[in-house]
Amino acid sequence: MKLSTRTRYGTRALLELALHRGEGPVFLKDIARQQQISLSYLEHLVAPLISGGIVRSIKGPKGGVTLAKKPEEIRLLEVNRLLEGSLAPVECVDNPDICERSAKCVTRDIWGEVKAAMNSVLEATTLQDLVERQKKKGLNQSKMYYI
Amino acid sequence: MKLSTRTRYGTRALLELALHRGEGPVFLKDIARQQQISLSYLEHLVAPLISGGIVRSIKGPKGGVTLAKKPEEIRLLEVNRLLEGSLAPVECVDNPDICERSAKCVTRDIWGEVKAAMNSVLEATTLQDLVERQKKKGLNQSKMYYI
DNA sequence: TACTATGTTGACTATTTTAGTCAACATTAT
DNA sequence: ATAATGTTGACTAAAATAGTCAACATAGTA
Repeated sequence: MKLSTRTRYGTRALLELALHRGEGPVFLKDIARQQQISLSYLEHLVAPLISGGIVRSIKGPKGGVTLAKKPEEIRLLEVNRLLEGSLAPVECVDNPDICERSAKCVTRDIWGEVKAAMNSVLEATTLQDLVERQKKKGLNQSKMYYI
Repeated sequence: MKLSTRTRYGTRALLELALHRGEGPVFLKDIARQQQISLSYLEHLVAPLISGGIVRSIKGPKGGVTLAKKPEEIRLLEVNRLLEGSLAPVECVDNPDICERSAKCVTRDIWGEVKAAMNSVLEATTLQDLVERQKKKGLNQSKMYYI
């Protein structure tokens, strides 16, 4: 039950964009460096976010990427969906027809509940929430220095 | 975020044992046939359940396997843990030390919440719950015939 | 006792998925 | 024109998962 690096890297990249919101486009190169992943790989992660309407890109020198929506409108569930597909722990949760047992299978019901539980967390969390948590952490951490 | 076949097959096998509880040991061969998986593979799934204290096995002719505990004492979380390890969507949720960002990483916090949400569902569900759901489904389905 | 039907274990292979690279291309500021 | 960016698709590498096979251990029964 591991998350792919796509979702992990992608979510962090978006958070980075959210933190730099209003400062104009950010170079993918810079994000790649900051997160210590290759530019090529990052480009592949960003592509679905662009086609999914979450990121806007500008080509050419002085180009880069920015968020295409307000951070409070970008839910982690959507990010995960674009980068990794459904959270269904087993295929039959989304497509009952692929297994003849689906109708009477009680384990399938449980996997459905697991999916719903995950969905609920990621549906409830937006990039803006991450930004605020980050700010709060920063404050707490700097407070530490004075104790 | 897919569940491994180990957890899926293993959970179904345990449900089968729970349904046959009190009827003496069941042959792995029979479970394998019923679930349409190879005996060899099933043996490998059952091994950790035995060493984990969930299943009891009897060798020799007239051998087989049974539940080592009451179905209401067997939580799906434990089954999953034995067959697949932790539900942590990323390693750093369980082992903060593997990443230097852990302390200040807000995405990590979210992955922790996702893990907690999944845990909560599987912690709350026992084999007995599955048995009862199965019975209820059976009733509802047979009711259908009379409508 | 010998035989046979079961479970046990470990090494191995195959398959699938994930991760990542590379190269050719498109666009735009200067 | 050129150079710095993003875009796309084909390809390779690595890791995880799924599954097989063979040798062994144990216990019931003829």
